[in-house]
Amino acid sequence: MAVTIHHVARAAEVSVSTVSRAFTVPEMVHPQTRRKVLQVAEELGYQPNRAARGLVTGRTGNIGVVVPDVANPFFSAVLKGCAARAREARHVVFLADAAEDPRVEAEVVGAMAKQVDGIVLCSPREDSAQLDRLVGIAPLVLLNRADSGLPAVLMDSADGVRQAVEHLGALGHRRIAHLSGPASSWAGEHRLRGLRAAAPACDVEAVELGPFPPTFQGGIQATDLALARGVTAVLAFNDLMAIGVLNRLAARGVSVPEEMSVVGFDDIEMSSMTTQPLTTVRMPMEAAGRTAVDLLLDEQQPGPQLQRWLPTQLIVRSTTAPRMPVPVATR
Amino acid sequence: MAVTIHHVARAAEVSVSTVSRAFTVPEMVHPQTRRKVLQVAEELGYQPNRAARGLVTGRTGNIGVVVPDVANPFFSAVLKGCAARAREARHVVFLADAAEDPRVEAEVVGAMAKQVDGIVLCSPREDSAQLDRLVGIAPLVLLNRADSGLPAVLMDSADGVRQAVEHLGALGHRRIAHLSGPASSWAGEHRLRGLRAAAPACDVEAVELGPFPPTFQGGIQATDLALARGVTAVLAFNDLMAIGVLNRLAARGVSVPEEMSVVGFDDIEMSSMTTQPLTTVRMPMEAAGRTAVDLLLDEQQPGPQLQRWLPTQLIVRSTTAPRMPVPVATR
DNA sequence: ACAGTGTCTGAAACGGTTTGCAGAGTTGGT
DNA sequence: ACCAACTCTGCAAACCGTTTCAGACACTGT
Repeated sequence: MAVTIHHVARAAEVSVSTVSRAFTVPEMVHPQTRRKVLQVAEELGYQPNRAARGLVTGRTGNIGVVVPDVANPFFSAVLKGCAARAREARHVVFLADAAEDPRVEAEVVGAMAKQVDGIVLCSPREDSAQLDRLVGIAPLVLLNRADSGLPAVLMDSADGVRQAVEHLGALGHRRIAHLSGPASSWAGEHRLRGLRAAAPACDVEAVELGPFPPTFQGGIQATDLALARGVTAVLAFNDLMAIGVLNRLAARGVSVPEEMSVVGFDDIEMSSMTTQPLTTVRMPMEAAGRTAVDLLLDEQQPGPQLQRWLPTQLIVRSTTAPRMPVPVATR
Repeated sequence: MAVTIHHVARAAEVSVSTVSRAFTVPEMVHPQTRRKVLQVAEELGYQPNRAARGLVTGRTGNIGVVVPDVANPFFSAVLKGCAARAREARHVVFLADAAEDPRVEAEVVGAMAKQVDGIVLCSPREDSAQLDRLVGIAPLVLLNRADSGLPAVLMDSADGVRQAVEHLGALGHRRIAHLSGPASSWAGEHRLRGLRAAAPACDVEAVELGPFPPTFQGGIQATDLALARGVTAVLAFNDLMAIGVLNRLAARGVSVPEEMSVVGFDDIEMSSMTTQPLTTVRMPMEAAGRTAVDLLLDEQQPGPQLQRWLPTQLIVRSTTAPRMPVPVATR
C-alpha cells in the first residue's frame, strides 16, 4: 500500500540500510549513491514512517498539547504557537481538548503518553496531587502554571497588572474594581498578588470582586457589582469578560471611557475589533506556546527544572481615560 | 518505566493474553478472572499502548485534522467538534495547522498518514490535482469542500444566503452588496451560486463585490466600496468581515441598522458580543467537525462516497431592520 | 602481505499488543 | 468409565518499518 524504505531500496538497487543512512547519516554514504537514493525516494513519494522510527530510536517526533478548551481564543493562540514551533522542529502535534475537566486531562495524558516525546499542559485545572501522579508518565511542561517542580512557561501577568494599575492611577483613578476569574487558578492567584502589591504603590484602592466565569457572561454579571461599589475603573480577568463589561455598561447607560475606564487582559484579536478598541494587557500567548515546545525539545537531561517567564505589555486603546476628563472644546 | 500489559499480567497472576482479552474480548474470560485483571490494571494505572495495538490491528485509534488556521474561530469551532467526537469514540486527534499554505497541507498529510486511521481536511486550499495526489495515502474526509469524489461534510450556505436575502427582501431592501471571501474557495463559489439563485427570486438586486480577505480588515476595506454603490444592506462573507463593516460604518457615521443593514456568516461567538449583536447565518461548525469524524469512523468499506449536508440557520439580531423604518413614537 | 579506510549489506533488534493454536480443566451424555 | 463438547487460559508468533551492529568487500598506501 504505502511506500516504504524497502520499495525505495529495491528501486534504487541498494539495501535498506543504505537508504536509511542516506537520510539519517548522509556522510556515511557515497555522494553518488545518496543522490540516487534521494531521487528515487522523491519519485516514489517516500516518507519515513515516524512510528516505526520511534520504535527503535525511542523518539516519536510527536508532541502532545492539552488545552481546557480549543474554542477559547486564548488557548487557540497558544496552540497556534505550539503547532508552529513543532513544525519548525519537524514534529507533529497531538491535540487534546480536555473540555475543562481535570479528569479528562489526566486521562488524555495517559492516552497520548506513548505516542509523544512530551506533553504541554496548558493551564491544567487539576490539583497538585493529581498533577504529581502524571509526572513520569511522559515528559511534561506546564504553561500558565507553576507546580510540582515541573518546567513551566509563565507569563508575567503580575507585572501586567502593575502596568495597568499604574496607568489607571496616573489617569487619576483612585478606586478600581478587579474582577477575578476561576477561583483556584494559578494565573488568578498570581494576578491577585500583583494587584495587591501594585495598588498601594500607586495610591489606588483595589476592590476585589469575584470569582466569575472568565467569559462574556461573567463580565456582564460582574459589571453591576462593580457599579454598586462606586469604582471609576474596572480591571477584568480577561478580554472576554472586559467585553461583557463594556456591553453591560452600554446597556446601563454608563459611558466608556468618560464615566468608567475598562482594562482587559490577553489582547485576543477581538479586543481591537470592538467599536471601542479595548485597553488591555497583552499576553504573549503564541510565544508561550512556542517556548513550551522549546522546553520540551531541549529537555534532554532532567537537570534543574527551569521556568521561563515571558513579559506582558499594556496596550492602551480607547477604553481608558482620565477620571475627570476636561471637556473637549472642538468636536 | 511505563506500566505494560506484562506488569498487569504478573501482578494479576495470569498470562498477557488473558489481560489482553479481558479488555478486548471480555466474554472470553471468566468473570472472576476478568474482575481481578481489571482491578489490578486500575491499581497499576495501566493504559494500553495504542501504538503497539495499532501495530497488529492496523488501526491506530488516532484521527488527523488539518486546518488552515487554528486561531480562526471558525476552524477552532470545527476542531472542537472533531476533538469531542473523537474522544467519544476513544480516539485521539492529531492536529496540523497548515498556516494557509497548500504545500504544508500536503506535507502534513504525509507526515501524519501512518499514525492515523484517517484525516479530516478542513477547507483545503490546494487545487484538485494536488488533492488527488493525496487520495490513497490515508482515508480522507473533506470539510467545507466537495472534490475528487471524496466523502465530504458540507454546510448548506447557499440556503443560508437564501434565508438572508429573503429576510432582507422582506424588510424592503432592494439593492444589497455581497462581499465575497477568498477568490477560489469552494465555499465561496457555493455561496455565490446561492446568491444568484436567491436574489432574483426575492426581487433583490445583488451587487457582487470582492474578493476580500475574510478578516476584520477585509470588512473595513469592503465597506467604502459598498457605500459607494448605494446599497442599503450588506451581506458579508463571514462574521469577522461583518464586524469590520460595522466598525467602518460607525467611523463613517452611517447608523446601523437604520441606514444600513448588515448580515454576517458563521455565527462565531464574537457576533453576539458586539455592542450591536450581529444578524448572521449560523454555520454548524462544531456539528460539521463531529460529522466529519463520524464519516471517517464509518468509512469501513469504500462504497459510494457520500456527502453529508448540514443545514444553516439565519439568526436575526440587531443589525438588520426595515429599509425605511417607521419612527418609533415612545422611547 | 597487511592494516586502514570508505562504502555497502544482512540481519537482528525495537516494543507492546493481538491472536491462532493447543492444552488443561470441567461438564454432560452415553 | 469414557468420550465429546465446551470453557477458559497460556505459549509464542506475528505485526510494522525503521535503525544499527557487525562484518564483507574492494580499494589504497605502506
